[in-house]
Amino acid sequence: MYLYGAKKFILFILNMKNNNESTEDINLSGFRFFKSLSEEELKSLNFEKTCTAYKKGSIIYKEGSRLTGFYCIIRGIVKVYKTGIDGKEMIIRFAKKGDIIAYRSLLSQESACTTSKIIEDALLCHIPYKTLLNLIEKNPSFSLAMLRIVCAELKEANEYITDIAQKTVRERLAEVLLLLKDNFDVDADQTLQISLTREELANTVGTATESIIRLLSEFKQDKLIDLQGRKIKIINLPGLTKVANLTKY
Amino acid sequence: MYLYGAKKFILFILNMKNNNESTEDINLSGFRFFKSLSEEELKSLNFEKTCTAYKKGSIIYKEGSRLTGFYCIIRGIVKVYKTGIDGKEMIIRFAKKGDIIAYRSLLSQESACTTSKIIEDALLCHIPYKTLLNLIEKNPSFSLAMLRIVCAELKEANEYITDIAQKTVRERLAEVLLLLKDNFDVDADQTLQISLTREELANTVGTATESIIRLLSEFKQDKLIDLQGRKIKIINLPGLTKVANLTKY
DNA sequence: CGGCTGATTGAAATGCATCAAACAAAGTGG
DNA sequence: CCACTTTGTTTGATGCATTTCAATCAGCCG
Repeated sequence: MYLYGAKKFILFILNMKNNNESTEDINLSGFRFFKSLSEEELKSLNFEKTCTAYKKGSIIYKEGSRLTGFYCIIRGIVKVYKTGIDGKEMIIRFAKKGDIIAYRSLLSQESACTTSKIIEDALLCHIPYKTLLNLIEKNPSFSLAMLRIVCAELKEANEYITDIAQKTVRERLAEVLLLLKDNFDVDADQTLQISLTREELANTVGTATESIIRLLSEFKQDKLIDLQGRKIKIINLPGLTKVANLTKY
Repeated sequence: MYLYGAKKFILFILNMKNNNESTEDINLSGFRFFKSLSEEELKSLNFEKTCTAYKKGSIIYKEGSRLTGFYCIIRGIVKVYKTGIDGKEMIIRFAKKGDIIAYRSLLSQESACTTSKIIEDALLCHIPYKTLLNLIEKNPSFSLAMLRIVCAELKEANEYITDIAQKTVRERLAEVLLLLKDNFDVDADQTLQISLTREELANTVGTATESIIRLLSEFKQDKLIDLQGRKIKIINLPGLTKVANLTKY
């Protein structure tokens, strides 16, 4: 009994370490977000940043919390979501290697209006607000690049508003699967590598978990996808694209 | 017969003038978007801009068109919308005095992904892309202000995604009415001054025109609002707020 | 093993869209 | 100035997609 408690305690400590200790010395120069920076700017950026490894399930920041900087994702996947009516979450985006998160509320100098949670073990760099402001102040190319990133995200948000307002859940699910395929790795046989619970999928599409389950098995019956637990394999891309009823592409 | 035709022709010409000719010499220094500009920057901005009066119904730019600059609204109201499935429009935002439009696609250097149409006679200033780039290049405070504006819009978009995915049409209609009340003038007796067709309201809420009509008359029966044609008067603000089921405020 | 979370299926309830028809208002043309 | 077309509004009836509730089952972990 005593030993058991000790083991738990040690695991707890190890977990703390995994979650919070700075690890690996990452050089941010290779990341697209910082490509307009000078040698000198990169040097001080690399000095001012802090890298942290996070385990799946860890929360990076919560809705309502005050942010001290933004994060650049070195590896892993993060879900960013808002908490709506009676705690139901709405997933706004999935962020992966090279993406930055938390910058929106930071720039607006408001409390975070989303929560970010690790869904695949990740390494994140924290960059202080001051560093960001300094870059905007000194480097117009960086400002422009930053503006373009925010604009790109705004465009996607506007498109998603249109989709969610006008499309059926069926169409939206097909679309989300295609988006996941385009934005995350697929292995040789077109199996999506990102692993989401049905509930997470539902919270991305904006529907009930049961609806996702039913629609996924319909898609399977229609030979559009194959299912192995959480792994989804796209076996009829044109068919799925047709179901998604895309306006563009 | 001849005279009548001539009269029509003259009206046509007058209309053309109203739609397209530069009018009034506006000074942009009073507009919040430009408040971080120096005297000198303002002077050249005022020189490079072009002001144009538009009549209700005029289209400023269309989805897919190439933009040469962005617009600052001096007066009037503009609706910005995307065209979705089989031509159904989804209104993304209403822009009014002091707001800027078309900047998103411009900064991303893409074709416009929305259409903008005048819904209340307006005066707009066109500011060339080059002028914008120059300001971003030379004035970091302006860049930061611009970033904050885009971020604010992104925040609203994310909130709307959550709403539209999780709330009922009834709740969303109430919310939209409250938003219109907060963002546009109301006269002394709480009548919304902005005049929208039922269809436009439907395209804002993301639902069918008939649903809006039914819900509006339910709201009227419930003594939340009063209707006089297109004029909507809010007579029970707390009640309407409750129906909207807001998470914040 | 027992408890927990996630997945699945069924049945019932419902919110909303769609279709159809009638009406009102406003602009057009002779 | 009156008939006519068009556009916007309204109401009713019907159908369906989706939600909700309930129950069961599978997998996982301590």
